Amino acid sequence: MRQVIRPIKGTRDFYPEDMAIHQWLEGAIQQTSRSFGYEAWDGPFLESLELYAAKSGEELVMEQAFCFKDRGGDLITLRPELTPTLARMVAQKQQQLVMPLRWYSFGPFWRYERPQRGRTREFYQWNIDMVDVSGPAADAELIAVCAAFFRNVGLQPEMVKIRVNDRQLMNQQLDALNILPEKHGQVFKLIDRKPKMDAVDWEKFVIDSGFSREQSQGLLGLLHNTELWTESPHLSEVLGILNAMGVSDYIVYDSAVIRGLDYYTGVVFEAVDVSGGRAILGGGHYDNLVSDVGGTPMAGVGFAMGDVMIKIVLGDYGLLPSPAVLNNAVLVCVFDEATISDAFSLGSTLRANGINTVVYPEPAKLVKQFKYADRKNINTVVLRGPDEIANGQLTIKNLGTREQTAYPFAEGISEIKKLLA
RNA sequence: GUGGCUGUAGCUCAACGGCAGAGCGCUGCACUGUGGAUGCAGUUGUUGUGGGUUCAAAUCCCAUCAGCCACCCCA
Repeated sequence: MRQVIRPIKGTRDFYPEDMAIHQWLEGAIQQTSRSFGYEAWDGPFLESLELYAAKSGEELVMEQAFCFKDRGGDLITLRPELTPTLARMVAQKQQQLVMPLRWYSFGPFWRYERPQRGRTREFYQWNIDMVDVSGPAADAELIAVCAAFFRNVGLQPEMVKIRVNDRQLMNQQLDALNILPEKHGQVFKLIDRKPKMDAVDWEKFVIDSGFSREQSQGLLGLLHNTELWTESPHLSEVLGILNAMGVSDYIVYDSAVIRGLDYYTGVVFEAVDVSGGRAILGGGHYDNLVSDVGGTPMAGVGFAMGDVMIKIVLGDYGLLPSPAVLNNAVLVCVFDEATISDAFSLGSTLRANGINTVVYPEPAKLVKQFKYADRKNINTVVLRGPDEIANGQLTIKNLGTREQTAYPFAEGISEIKKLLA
């Protein structure tokens, strides 16, 4: 094997067929976001380390951020997440922005993690937030956006579920178990870990962490209670609105959903692949978006979805579009040196008529040019060789049906337009 | 950061101390103005990299790099 300089670990090359899929995904994200009135925005890919030190967890900043000194000696970070940037940009214009904000973004992020399936060091993420709202309808809308996206890309409710919970509800329930508020964070971590342990080990783990057997049993009871949501008026209303929006097929109440992030304070949710996969996206309600970067506290709700896992899930369900990169184009064949300028002239004419046109770049055997069209998923071939030039004609061949017809030049142009319409 | 599995032709893999192979693909021809099918012919290698053991290493050992899997973490 030849020696080729390796790409950076954890990065991906986007060849045209990968890019076609990537752009298709981005299109679905844009369409879904806009259909709910969300506006596109973005921030810089480079931010100061300080911005993340203000809020994000220790591990994220200290171990997972790509961090380096610029030439002036300042600590710079390739953004590992978008929320601090959102907070910064909202705080900067807090008085001028029209609230509530509905903003979405799709762009690259970097985390220095060990790559594995569904996780790379450079990835794209869809972030979408509604800011300066705190009612159940806002929580419901963001969850409905997830469901609408799944519907748009063909993921059915049997394939993916959105698991929903409310941290406030859980806090109340933990209070009722006489678990002190300062211990709640620790309990949430225990709950997060439960799916990865068997029941006996988990109970031992809970007790070893300083909780009583009664509290451990109480926690188990909570985690198995699928009707716990009825105790929360807020969550009941969220689920009611989701029902009214016609997306409850996708929704499951699950008291084990907590989300690792400290800044979620209310409703939390995550979408999972039913056939045993990882989380596809996660989000929730937060109460103080901007106070850490110097603004006045502002509530909101949002979620983030990485491109890597969703592409895997879509691929597993056969829902990715076929990689027909140029399939909406025609190919103009080139016969010989004498007529090559006729071919390129025809190309210009076709483009002037709004037709994506590929002109073969040199004279070659037609066999070769037809094979090229096949492999490029081009279904229509236009021939203007010596015979057609002499007769003022165009020959159009449909590669799918093998049918071929010669038309007078102008009529041929409009025929091609019709074919691609 | 910790542990495990795997690196052989463009791709998928075989060979598991003794001549590095198959299928698919690709190129050409049958077919010099007509593609996918078919037939025939041809093509492909520092066995990831570096070292060690051995008469002999793709094969065994060590290191390293990369990919995958689990842990960790999931903003």
